[in-house]
Amino acid sequence: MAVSNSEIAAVFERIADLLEIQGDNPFRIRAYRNAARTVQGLSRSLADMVAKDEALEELPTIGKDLAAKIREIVKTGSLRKLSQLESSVSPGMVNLLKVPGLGPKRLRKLRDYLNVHDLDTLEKAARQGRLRQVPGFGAKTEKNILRELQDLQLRTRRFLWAEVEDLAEQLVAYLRRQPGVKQVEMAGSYRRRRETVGDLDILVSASRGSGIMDAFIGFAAVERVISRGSTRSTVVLRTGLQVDLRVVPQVSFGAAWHYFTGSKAHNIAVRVMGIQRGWKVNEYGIFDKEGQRIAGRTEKEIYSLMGMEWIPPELREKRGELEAAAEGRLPRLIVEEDLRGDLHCHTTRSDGQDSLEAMARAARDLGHDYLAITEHSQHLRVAGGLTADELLAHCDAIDALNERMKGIRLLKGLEVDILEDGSLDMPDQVLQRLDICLGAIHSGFSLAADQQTERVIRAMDHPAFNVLAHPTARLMGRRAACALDMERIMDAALERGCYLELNAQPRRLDLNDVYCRMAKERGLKVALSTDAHSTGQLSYQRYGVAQARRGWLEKKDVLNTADLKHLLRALRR
DNA sequence: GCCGTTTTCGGCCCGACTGTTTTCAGTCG
Repeated sequence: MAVSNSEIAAVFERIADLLEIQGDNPFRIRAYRNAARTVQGLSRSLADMVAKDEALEELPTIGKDLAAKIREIVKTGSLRKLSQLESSVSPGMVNLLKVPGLGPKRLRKLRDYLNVHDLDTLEKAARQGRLRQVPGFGAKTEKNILRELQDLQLRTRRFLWAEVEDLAEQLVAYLRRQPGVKQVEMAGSYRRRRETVGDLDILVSASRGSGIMDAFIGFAAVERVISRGSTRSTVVLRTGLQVDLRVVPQVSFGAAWHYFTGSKAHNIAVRVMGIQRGWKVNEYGIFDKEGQRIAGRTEKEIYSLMGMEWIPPELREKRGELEAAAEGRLPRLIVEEDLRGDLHCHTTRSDGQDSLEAMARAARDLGHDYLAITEHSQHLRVAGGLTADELLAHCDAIDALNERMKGIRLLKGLEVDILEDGSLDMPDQVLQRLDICLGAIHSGFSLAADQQTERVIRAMDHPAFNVLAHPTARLMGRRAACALDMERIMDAALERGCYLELNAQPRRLDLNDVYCRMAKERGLKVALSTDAHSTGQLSYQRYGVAQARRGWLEKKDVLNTADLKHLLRALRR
């Protein structure tokens, strides 16, 4: 299959790493990193654009040279420039860049003085006390590096957003209770609602001498302190999660909140806009030529001075949000209240933990108008998949419950396995009885991309098929996404009147943000579903909504914002 | 390597903290 955008982005990142080790021009290195980010966030396939001979140079951060490199990668599957670089740098050096505190300059020094060229030689040199002999290094640096080497596995791990949610809320509540504290807010990728976070960024304004830093460092879950200053401190919690705290004056709070929310690329772009207007932008505000602060108290001030609407944090990835804000065409992002029901859940009849009735009541309590009951099919034996007869009996049970229960409509559904040949794991006449049919891949994850794509499209050919559940089948941190030609699948879904799911399970969040936007741009609606396996998980909609917002989705882009009547109509192909 | 409402050359975001220096380089976010 054609080279994916992610692969092209990885090539550029790799080149940037290697150039960095070589001590190349930092701006060239940044150009490669910027390009990698652009490529990663694109909602069209570059291979496709190359095939159609479109002008890649018109993409931001892609100039003549990088456009040629993209074409080379697409056409030959490799890049000569990368091969050349790989052969001139020891392969272990790139790993060394991941050690916190080690940048390209120190790295080169260690290589030149001690012949350090990978993690092993670094550790050996540090243990033997040889690092401290290198100019610019001392005993403390040596000790820190040894410690970082030990923690490397832990520190390079990213956490699921939902994994840190409780802790983040506790920490914010704890800080808000401290005397003299005026405002405490989460920033960083946590606030932007990225599906995973590498650390937490917290912003505080407090009166002078409030002792907020001591309080922060004294938080019960803190394991060690990395740095401690008067305005900024960094700690590591027992879970390995790093937390940064910044203290700023209230007049700067908006500027600081904006700055520490990021993303980095978004911030740099805003600063450049400031420079073009003759201002200086930093975390303390926007300053004119005389050094007078002309904005800073709120984020809205910052954006409005730049001639823009306030941009929701989920959009701040430098993927066109600044242009949209300047032109007043930011999307009106979906909110949880827009959802009218849930289209994917399980009960004890397959692998759920709660009964049909309990799930129905819980959904009604959440204000849902409808809930689709979608057990597994028999091919998925480990999850208690249903045979045809069992499904028919379950449909009867759902009908019966619908008779007696008011305030919510249960939809008869199924999460049917898409078998390796693209057929569905349930007889046609049984599928006909359903209100909604989700198809999902639960086996054969590693098929080649064109085979996998054909398999899915063949499944969608079935007239009963409505929604492709968790399309790539990824489990973050556990299983990679299936190789799929998502553009073809989306086009096929549109032609057939099918939909793709955004599965709200925190480890899935599948579709991801880029694919959500790709769907929106094609006019393909997304089904936002929890795949709840218990009553408590019905509230996972909030995770799905966050992902949808990152994908620029509005109410109209999501299938289950429709009322029951329109939903049922949309499910008739 | 990219980019242009000062510019097709000469810029490229900006500040905090640490550790090693003895006024600052390196790293990080």
